[in-house]
Amino acid sequence: MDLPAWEPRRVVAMAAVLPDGVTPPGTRGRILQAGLELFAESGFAGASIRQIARMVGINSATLYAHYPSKGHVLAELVRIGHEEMRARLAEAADGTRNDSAARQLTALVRAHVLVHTDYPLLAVVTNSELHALDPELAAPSLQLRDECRRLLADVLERGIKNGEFSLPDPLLAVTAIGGLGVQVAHWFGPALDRRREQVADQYAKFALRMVSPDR
Amino acid sequence: MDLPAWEPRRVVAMAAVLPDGVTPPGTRGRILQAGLELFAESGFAGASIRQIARMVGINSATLYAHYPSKGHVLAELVRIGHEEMRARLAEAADGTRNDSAARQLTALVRAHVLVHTDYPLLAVVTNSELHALDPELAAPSLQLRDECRRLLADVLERGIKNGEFSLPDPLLAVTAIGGLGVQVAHWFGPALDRRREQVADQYAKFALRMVSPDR
Amino acid sequence: MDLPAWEPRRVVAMAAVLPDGVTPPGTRGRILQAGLELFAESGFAGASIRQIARMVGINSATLYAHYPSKGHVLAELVRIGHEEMRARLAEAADGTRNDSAARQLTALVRAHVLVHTDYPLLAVVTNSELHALDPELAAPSLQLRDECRRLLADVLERGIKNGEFSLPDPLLAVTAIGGLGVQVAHWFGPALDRRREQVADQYAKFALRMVSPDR
Amino acid sequence: MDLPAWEPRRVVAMAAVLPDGVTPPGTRGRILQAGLELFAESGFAGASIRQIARMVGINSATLYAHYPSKGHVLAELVRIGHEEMRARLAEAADGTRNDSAARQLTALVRAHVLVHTDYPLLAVVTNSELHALDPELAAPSLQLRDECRRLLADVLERGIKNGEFSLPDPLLAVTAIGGLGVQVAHWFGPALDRRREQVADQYAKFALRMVSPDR
DNA sequence: AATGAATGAGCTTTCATTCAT
DNA sequence: CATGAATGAAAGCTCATTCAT
Repeated sequence: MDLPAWEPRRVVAMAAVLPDGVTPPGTRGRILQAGLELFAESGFAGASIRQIARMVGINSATLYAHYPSKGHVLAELVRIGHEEMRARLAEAADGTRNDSAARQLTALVRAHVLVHTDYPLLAVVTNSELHALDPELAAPSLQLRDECRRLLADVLERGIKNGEFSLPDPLLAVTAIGGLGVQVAHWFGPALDRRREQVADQYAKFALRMVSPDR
Repeated sequence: MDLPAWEPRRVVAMAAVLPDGVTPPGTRGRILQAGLELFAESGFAGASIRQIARMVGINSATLYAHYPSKGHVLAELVRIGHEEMRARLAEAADGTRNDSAARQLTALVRAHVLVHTDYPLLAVVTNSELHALDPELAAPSLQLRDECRRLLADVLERGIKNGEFSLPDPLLAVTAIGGLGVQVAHWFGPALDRRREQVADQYAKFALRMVSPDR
Repeated sequence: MDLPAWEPRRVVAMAAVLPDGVTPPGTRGRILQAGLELFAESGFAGASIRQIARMVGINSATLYAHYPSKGHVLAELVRIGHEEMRARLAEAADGTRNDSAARQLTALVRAHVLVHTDYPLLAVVTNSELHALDPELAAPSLQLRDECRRLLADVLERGIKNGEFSLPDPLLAVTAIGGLGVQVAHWFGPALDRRREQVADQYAKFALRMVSPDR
Repeated sequence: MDLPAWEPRRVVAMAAVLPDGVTPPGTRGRILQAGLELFAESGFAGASIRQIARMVGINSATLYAHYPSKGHVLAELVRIGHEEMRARLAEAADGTRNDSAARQLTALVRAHVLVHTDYPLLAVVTNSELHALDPELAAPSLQLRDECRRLLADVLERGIKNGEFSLPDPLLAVTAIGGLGVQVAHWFGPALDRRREQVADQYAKFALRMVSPDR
């Protein structure tokens, strides 16, 4: 098996893409995108307000006409990331409300993976930089994050109850399946030569196998 | 299912433990431990040489009598982390050289998980701060990391060849199984009320299910 | 004797009162009052244009539609303060032109004290922030200030000449008596439980005793 | 009477003199002197850490090896100023403990004036910049200040009780006499051509006249 | 091995001010 | 008359690192 060289970078993908409709117009939006790129690459502490401003092409003081602090830029990114995640997971769960737990889990994992392939930089920032936020700035995102975990926990619970799944310790399954997608954001990119659906489908199958009773 | 509250911290565990026999004696070792704790908590960029020195109880200039730069402290931690990882994985692979691929995979995943439960801070630093290292400081660790992935890839390849495993896209299995353990370092701690072996066993079962042919 | 607790604040009084008829109408006047309050409390350098604007309820850029610079706001306040002072002292001196030097000095000191009790914030700004003005902005006020000192010097001179006063070094009396009122602006306020006339009368008596020949 | 031109500067004197034995050795002391000069001239808010550093001839970062913040430099100056004041006043009061109240008041006012002629910059900073200090940094000085006022209040009380003084409202005498010296710091300097004792003697006589019964 | 003093570069943030709208 | 966006300069302070002792 050919293993591609390990990338010491935090994210392999390059494009600082934000979900449709959430990028504010004008300078404010360009600040957000520059923050996304730099926070993803270097972390919150490793990226400076001047770097962001330089990337946007403005004076660093101008940034403060749009965001009250560096932390607020991160907070908005983290919030957007969590909202996209929650929206996609909720839609996946909702669209399969009446299906088998297996189908619903598949939908959830696919959605989870796809949000990481579609917005890898955002996902990395969302997952890895929460610790840098002041508690009051982090609070809204923390709640969204709990809702996401709840969606996964619920489908597992349902599958266990109706016998589709076999899980002696469901909480560990939540952490394991939840962790699957997270890693995707780090390595997914054009170099790996897999389409997004390929990864999503494969990872959904992994998840399904993880929870299914041994034969 | 009761989901414990999500922790915005990077690591839930507290003790800055290093593998036996690798901590240098005296001040040099205490610097390493302080660096471990602070880099794990705040990241390389977010932790300062003065914080490290304060935690050790020395003047920040004294640090330079032991390490030529802040980066070298991180480099040593990252190297130790990778060496422990490689040693444990190699031992697991070696001890099951003549067993089935399933048994060998089980041993590998168990070892992988256990190195994350035993040294969570070290694992977080090892996995998340490589990007902050100068290339020449990172190089030795990058090679160790490739060896670790090779071990996992090899057992998967063997299982596929002899029919134990069924994997249309083995590379994705490497990323998925490899990612399983990584996440453990973030949440494993006394609060979650699972013993290290419980997690290791369960995760090994997950991995095995992931690669096993559907019924 | 009960000494009230010393106030580390620059002015004890709170109301940003300006003399009748000098406050410009509309926003311009509200800027002046906000400047008065903030310059009195924090000094010219310690108060920012944005604080003033916030207190007025306008954008900081709007301020420049009314005053060409921060310094001009201070200059107008300082000018108003000096003009009020000159007007009151001149009126006091004029109204007692034909009285004894003692009566005239009494009138002057009373007026001097009262202008400090009536406009304590203005007095503090007028006395303490002149140094922050550009020379050309300060010039008109400097002249008014000299006229005020002249009035005091003249009455002392007259009293010495006609034997009412006994002062080996009249210049020191000018500084001492002039300084009496200045301090009043800092501590006069409702907390000290003295009416304005009480203070004025008492200070005038002090001044008179200072200049009168020992028995 | 020739009135010298009014000086818009905060202090006429130039030499940044500190009392004997209180200037710390080396850079720390030179920082203190530069702070004294600049805070006296421009106020705390109007003087910058970089100006201080430039005057000392050091990098602005070096300042933080000696003082933890700009406020701490001011706090030390203010404390020194208050301690010198308290020491001189206490010595004056103590040395005349068994004399008449008149003699004791004379000694106090003389001491008060002399501390302002001897350390005019320090006196201005001490008196005018307390408001810029954080409460916890100001607290020690506030207590010293109260002790000073107490010394003056006590002698006035004694003089009133034994009939030497006649003061219907002694509190106003405290403010007036206390204010006498304060102003001296602003204008005392070589230009005014008065020796320190001349001013002290004259002001002491003024104070004595202020409190003595009219003939 | 350890220190205090020092530094140049850089940090986040605020400053007074300008300008097109 | 008022604004939001923008700016260069500067604010207080911290950074990793050096060096003489």
